[in-house]
Amino acid sequence: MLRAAVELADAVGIDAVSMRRLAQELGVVPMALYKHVANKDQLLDGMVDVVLGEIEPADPALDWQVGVRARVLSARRAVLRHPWARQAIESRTHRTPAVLGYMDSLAGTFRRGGFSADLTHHVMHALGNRIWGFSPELFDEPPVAATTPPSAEEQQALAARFAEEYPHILEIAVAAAGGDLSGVGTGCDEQFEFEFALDLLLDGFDRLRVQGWTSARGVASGRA
Amino acid sequence: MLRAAVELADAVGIDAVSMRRLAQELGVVPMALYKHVANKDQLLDGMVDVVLGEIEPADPALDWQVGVRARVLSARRAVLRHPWARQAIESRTHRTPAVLGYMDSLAGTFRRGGFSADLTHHVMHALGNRIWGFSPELFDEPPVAATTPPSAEEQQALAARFAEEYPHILEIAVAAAGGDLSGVGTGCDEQFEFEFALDLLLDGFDRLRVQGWTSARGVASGRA
DNA sequence: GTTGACAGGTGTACGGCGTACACCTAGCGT
DNA sequence: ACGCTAGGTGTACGCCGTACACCTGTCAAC
Repeated sequence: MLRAAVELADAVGIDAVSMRRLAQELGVVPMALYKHVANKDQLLDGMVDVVLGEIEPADPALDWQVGVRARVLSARRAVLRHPWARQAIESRTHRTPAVLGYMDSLAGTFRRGGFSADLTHHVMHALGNRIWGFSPELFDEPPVAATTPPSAEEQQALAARFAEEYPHILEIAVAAAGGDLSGVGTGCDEQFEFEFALDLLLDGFDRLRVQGWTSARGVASGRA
Repeated sequence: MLRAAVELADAVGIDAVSMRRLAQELGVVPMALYKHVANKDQLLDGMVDVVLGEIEPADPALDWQVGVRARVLSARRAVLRHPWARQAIESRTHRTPAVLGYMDSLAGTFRRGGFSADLTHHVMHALGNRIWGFSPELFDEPPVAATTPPSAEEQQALAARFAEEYPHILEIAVAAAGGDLSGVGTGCDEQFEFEFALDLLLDGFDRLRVQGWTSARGVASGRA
């Protein structure tokens, strides 16, 4: 069913993907879809996960910089294969397992490359903007120790599972909270992250300017 | 009316802004709105322009880096003031005068700072992602010499008007086409732009890594 | 002072949307 | 033989954007 939805979106665009239209495509009555997804939002989440699943896995043998580059470009390729994906990803606020998994593995690449958890945190933010646009809250803390209602034991189990599944994200979150575990879940300082990435770019711009950088335009078809 | 729409969106979110709801808010029948905008898309365009209008004007006395930084942060503030604005901006593909004006003035700041038209082009792309997310086509060439139908004279007049209004954008477009004016309108090499910005970031990351960068977290409340 | 254009508000209607709710049916473990 | 359950059905409600025909007040030109 998700496959059908993705194909339909590829064919007619995301706006034309309605529960009714998708049902028709599947030769089924609209309400039948609700036996598989709770609502349309969940359908979109699923579709996004399909696209994210197309991102090639990390190659741990690669140097961190090459590895990250390859990973991000692979993500870009996946998104470009489905023109509707960018908009869909940006409209989602949920952190599905696919999103968390991708983030965690990317964070792992940085860590193995010698980045501190702290620095990893910030560069992930800076990169986040590049990978899926302007989604500050994307990195906000998942409910590892935030919500109160569920029983303390369930809570523990959930946290443990999270720690096992996404060790790097947890590590980063802890680092971001300054080692103060109780503060985990308060979210990031978005303004800091924004300026961090902005200044990184501006400094890069300046370096290119002083060295008289110019694109290879004109000779051959450009770009190496 | 645009003011009312913006206020409504601020109050109840962009999804709840419907022609009907907005009309009700204005004490008017839904169809009355269509005397002022052609359709809902145009309403959203107008709302985005209102937000863009809140961006503070450039201060030409500032150093380019300080100036760009101030401008981008001002844009961010405007967008943050209207939580719906990010999504709305990203969903628009039109280049309204407000967007073009902002881009042109930003490009001018780079040019005055000693950037070549070529480099300005690329850094604008790199920054574009930061300002309003992942909108590759935002910088695609406006129809300065692209569409065929309108009479050659009208065409000329339009191009002249564009050149006067947005000189820097034009300059950049020409530079991007490699001085070959006939090629203007073919759009940018998005893959190149993407990798350009990505590598700029990765290089910046590496520099921070080797110098053992760490956020000021822990002392005081962080961030200067 | 009449007239006619025009800006802008009105009312009705259509087709599409997401989805709540009640119902049906086939297959299967007991 | 029986009840559970996964999954498909049909109807209905209240939203949405907007096409189309109509009305009303204002004001310039005659």
